[in-house]
Amino acid sequence: MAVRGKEFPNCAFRQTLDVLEGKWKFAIIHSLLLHGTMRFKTLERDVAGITARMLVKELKLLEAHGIVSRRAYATVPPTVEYTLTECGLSLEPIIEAIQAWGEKNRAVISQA
Amino acid sequence: MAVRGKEFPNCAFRQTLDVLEGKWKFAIIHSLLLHGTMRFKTLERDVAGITARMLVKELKLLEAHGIVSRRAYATVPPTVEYTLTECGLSLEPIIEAIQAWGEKNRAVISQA
DNA sequence: CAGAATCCCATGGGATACTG
DNA sequence: CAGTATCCCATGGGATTCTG
Repeated sequence: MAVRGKEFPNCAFRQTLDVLEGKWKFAIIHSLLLHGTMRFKTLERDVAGITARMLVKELKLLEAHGIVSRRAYATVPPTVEYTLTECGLSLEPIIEAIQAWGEKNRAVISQA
Repeated sequence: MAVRGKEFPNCAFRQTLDVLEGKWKFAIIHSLLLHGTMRFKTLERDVAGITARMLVKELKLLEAHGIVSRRAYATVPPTVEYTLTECGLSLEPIIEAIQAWGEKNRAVISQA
């Protein structure tokens, strides 16, 4: 939906949703906010339910948007670490708000 | 992904994401927060790009989750109004946070 | 371990036409 | 106006296998 940016040039809200779009990005960012720098496998384990394939894809998108940064080490076996950029860290208020709402409304949403 | 609630019973964060999941829910709630009670057609016009079909579907889900309430009047042509419930209104901090982030990072995300 | 490569299915979601 | 009903396609996303 990169097109949308052209259709509605100044809608910062919708553009943000495009960056965070999809099933996993909030969860990935949430995990990185909690744990700081993380290896690929650690992330995969922490983001419950995600597959390696999707994690790769989502991380690439987040990296392209400047939300996370990737650093690879030439070890055997390979080590790759992911970290939130400054821009990514600035998403914390959003994640916090979601977390807070979830805790207050646990009863409400659990029945759904 | 209603199943996830069973797999990870106490993950309020992920449950919240399930409620807000999909391409349109944030935008719909955003619009309702700005304008208060809205008619179907008004919502359709305000949520840029959405089709009536999707708007119906998303509103039903939001209603099922207790986020919005629907009131129909027996007029000709019919009038149907949608309003955020108290629970829905309590999502405002999340929407605000997204909006705020979007405005601060307009430059960053516009290039993507 | 960190992916890339395939395969494949479900469904999200658009377009269009119709109705009370 | 506020939907419902079809049709149909794109792609999101899971499972599995392979490699440096």
